[in-house]
Amino acid sequence: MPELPEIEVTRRGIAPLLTGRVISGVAVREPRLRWRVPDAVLGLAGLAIRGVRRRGKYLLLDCSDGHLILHLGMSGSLRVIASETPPQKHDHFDLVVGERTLRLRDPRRFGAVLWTAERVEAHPLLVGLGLEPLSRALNGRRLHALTRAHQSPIKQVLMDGRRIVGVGNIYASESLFRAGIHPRTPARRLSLERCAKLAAAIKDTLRDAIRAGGSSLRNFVNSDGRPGYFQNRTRVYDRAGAPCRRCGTAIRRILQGQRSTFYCPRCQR
DNA sequence: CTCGCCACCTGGGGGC
DNA sequence: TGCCCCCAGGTGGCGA
Repeated sequence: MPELPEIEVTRRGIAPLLTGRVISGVAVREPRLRWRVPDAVLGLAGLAIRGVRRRGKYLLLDCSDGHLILHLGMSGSLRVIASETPPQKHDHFDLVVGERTLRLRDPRRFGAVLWTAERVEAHPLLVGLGLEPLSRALNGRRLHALTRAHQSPIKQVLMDGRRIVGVGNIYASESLFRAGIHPRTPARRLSLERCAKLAAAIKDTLRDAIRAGGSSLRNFVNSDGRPGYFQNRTRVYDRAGAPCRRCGTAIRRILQGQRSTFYCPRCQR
C-alpha cells in the first residue's frame, strides 16, 4: 500500500508509541524479505528508541546504538498492537516494547528490515536518494534543473528515487493531472513555469493524501489501521474509461516502463 | 551518465 | 469449484 503519504501517516502513528521506550524483545518469523533480515536485529533488546524518522519511503528508528531501517515494499504495513496478539500469516517481524508491539506484515516480502550501527544517511540504500518532495528543496527551479538531462517521460522521472523520493505510481499520475501535464512529455522539454506548477502539484497531492490518511491515525493501536487512499478519491488513478472529474472526458490508461499510467487527454497536454 | 527491462514474491479477481 | 492468466501501491541491478 505504501507511497510517501502512507509511510508518513504510519510514522506519525507509531512514533508516539515508540519514542523514548526501550526495546524489550524482537521476533523474526520470516527473515527472507527483500534482503535477509540481519542477525544483529535479534540483539536489539535493551536499546532505547530515540525517534522515528522518514527518508523517502524508508522509516528510520533511531536507537541508542544504531538505526533500524524499515521499508514496506509493495504490500507491507506496520501496526502497533498488544504484545499478546497472536501473529497471523505474513506477520514476519515484531519489535516488542513492553506491553505493545510494532508488527510488520508483508505478504509479498518486498519490504526490508535492516540494521546499521553507522551514520544512517551513509547507508548504501539511502545515500543516493533524491529530494524530499515536501521540503523547500523541491521547487520549480530545482525540478527544472534536475530534469534537464532526461529525455525520458516526466512520469518516469518523477518516480526515479535518485531525483525525487516518495512519489510512486499513484501519486505520479495524480500530480501530473493536477499540473495539467501529459505523462509522456519528455522531462527536459518542460519549461521552468511548468516545473513550478508541477512542484506545487506534487506537494499539494502528497499533503492532501497525508491529511486524508491522518484521519485514521486514531485506529493505529488497534486492528483496523488501514490509512491512505481507501478513503481518498483519486482524480485519475485506476479510473480508466471513467469521466474526468474536471471535464468529463474519458480517463485513459497507458503503460510506461511496465507500469500503468492514468491521465485525462483533454486536461493534460 | 541515462535508459529499458527483469527480477524478487503472494494474492485477488475475472474468464472459462 | 478449479484452473489459468493478468494485475498489483517498489526499487535494486543488469547490460546496452
